[in-house]
Amino acid sequence: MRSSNYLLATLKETPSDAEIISHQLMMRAGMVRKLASGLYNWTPTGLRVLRKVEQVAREEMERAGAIEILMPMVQPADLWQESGRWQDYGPELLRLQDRHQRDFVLGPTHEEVISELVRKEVSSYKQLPLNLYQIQTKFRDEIRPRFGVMRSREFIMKDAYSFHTSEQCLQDTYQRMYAAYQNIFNRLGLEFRPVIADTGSIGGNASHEFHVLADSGEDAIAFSDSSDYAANVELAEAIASKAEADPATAEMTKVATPDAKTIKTLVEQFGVAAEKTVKTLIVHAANEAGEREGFVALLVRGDHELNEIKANKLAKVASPLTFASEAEIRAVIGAGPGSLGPVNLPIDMIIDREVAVTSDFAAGANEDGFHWFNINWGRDLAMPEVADLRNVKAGDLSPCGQGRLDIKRGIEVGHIFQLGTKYSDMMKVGVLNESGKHQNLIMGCYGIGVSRIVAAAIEQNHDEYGIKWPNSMAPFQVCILPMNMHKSARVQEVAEQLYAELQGAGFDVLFDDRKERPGVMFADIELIGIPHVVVVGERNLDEGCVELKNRRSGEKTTVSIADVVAHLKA
RNA sequence: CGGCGAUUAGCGCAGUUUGGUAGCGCACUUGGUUUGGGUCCAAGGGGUCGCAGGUUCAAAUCCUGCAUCGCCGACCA
Repeated sequence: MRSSNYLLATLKETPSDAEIISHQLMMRAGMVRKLASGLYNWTPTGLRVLRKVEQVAREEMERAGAIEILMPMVQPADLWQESGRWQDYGPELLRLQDRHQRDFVLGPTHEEVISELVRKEVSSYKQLPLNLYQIQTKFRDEIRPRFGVMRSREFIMKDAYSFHTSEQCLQDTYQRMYAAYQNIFNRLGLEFRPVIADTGSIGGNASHEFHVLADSGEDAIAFSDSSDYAANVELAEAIASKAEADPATAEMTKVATPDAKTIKTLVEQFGVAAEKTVKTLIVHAANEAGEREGFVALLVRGDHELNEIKANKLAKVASPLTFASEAEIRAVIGAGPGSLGPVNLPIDMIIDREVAVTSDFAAGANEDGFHWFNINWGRDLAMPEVADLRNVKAGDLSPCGQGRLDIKRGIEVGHIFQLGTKYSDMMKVGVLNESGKHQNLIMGCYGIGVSRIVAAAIEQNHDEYGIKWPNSMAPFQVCILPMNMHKSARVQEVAEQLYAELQGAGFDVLFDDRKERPGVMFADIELIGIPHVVVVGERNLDEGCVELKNRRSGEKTTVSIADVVAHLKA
């Protein structure tokens, strides 16, 4: 490609709404342009990178035995009604009608469509297992799109769906996909970690997310410092720091705390250690039929945070988790938030595992302006129901039994999931098995955020001059940069010769034939992040040489014109 | 969905307090200059000041409504 025939679209200035580095650099390097909130045009340089990512994903999927298909982005609503997600999905699902007022959705994912396809086309166990994938545009009407293509509304995803008649067969495919994902992210040169993810209400045996490690990541990941254990903080199990509480050392006393409405002021005004405080959160409760009725108290240590996902799964907690209003709290307990505690609490409570092993702790007295100090379970009140309620913290014991947890930020770029029979039961996806009986299929699904990977890779690969693409993702592998070509026939001749030679050798080459000053060209090419630059100038031509510059290492080497291709191939 | 803020040339911004018919830098065009790291000089083109109403002799500027975009929050005891 000659830059005179190309749309470089680089910018000197950073658009004001680009917050994170990948968004800034994608704008400046001329890769994307925003059309509307969460919607982006991919300009030539960006599209080239996107295609490289797709190609790696495609190759590894094929190698792992998956078969490519393409499903429509617009999907009939009746499929979503059949799966129940027409009701369950919420406003993220964009719904629309055609000219006949028939309901459709813009697909945020494709379980329904693939189920419909497979139930029509597959009728015998002999056709299984089957693993079908596509690389396609998805639409999720995000509450708040941000960070450029990192969290956009329209995005490109590689999604695969596998179908099995036995759990063992699903396990095999799942493991193959796990390995394929590792290959894909390794080939793309990303620093990533597979982490244990939610198996949740859908059931199944396993789910893993693949995270690219980056400070700008939206997810927090907990790692053991001495094993392979890694889990999203949303679901990392929090275990108590000790087997049982230390013995009580002081009498429980009621203290007037007129201004202490928060753990922070309690700590500051009364010198109580935050680890010796307990906070009481009131949420709507569920009755035995699962209906919303009354309230339940959740207790976590003052310096800990409630994990809403964990709390939401408790039978006694109404789903979705909703906090009681101050008025509701006053009506039920007779004291305001800030003065709540377990002593004389008129409603059921569930306490975190760590709270259960805390002794001599302070908590509200359920009376405005008073706290009890030195509360001890067993002595002062009976031990209530105990559960894992909190987010893990750096330094906690790892739930795997080895080492302690460290917390890092991650960008979720892949997610693999054992779906089980959720969709095949709802949508009646089945075959006749070996004994001639109908059987619903066991499913797995496997997603990769293709467009998000582009942004994630930049988060990990950039410097003050711009992007430093890994070879596998670069929009061009090599750039020919002629110095003042319009003044030197010799420079032009060599540049043209190298351009033809490198293209012949199978390289993606950008030939920067603009009549620009050298500094402008260097700056643009470094911003775009092309891994190899061939500088053709009068300076080296007398010796029959050109300069090779490596974008990632910064290393410069002078090589003879004849050796350029061999050098770049090495 | 709640709070805050923004909207003036392709991009980044000033001008709004105190109303008087729009400016700067970058980018773009032309000519010259320069040429191995974002040259310099000169001359140009480009804006119904987000939209709709209102006040006024006069509105980018004041008032009302709307739209779009962005940031923060949606764990607080």
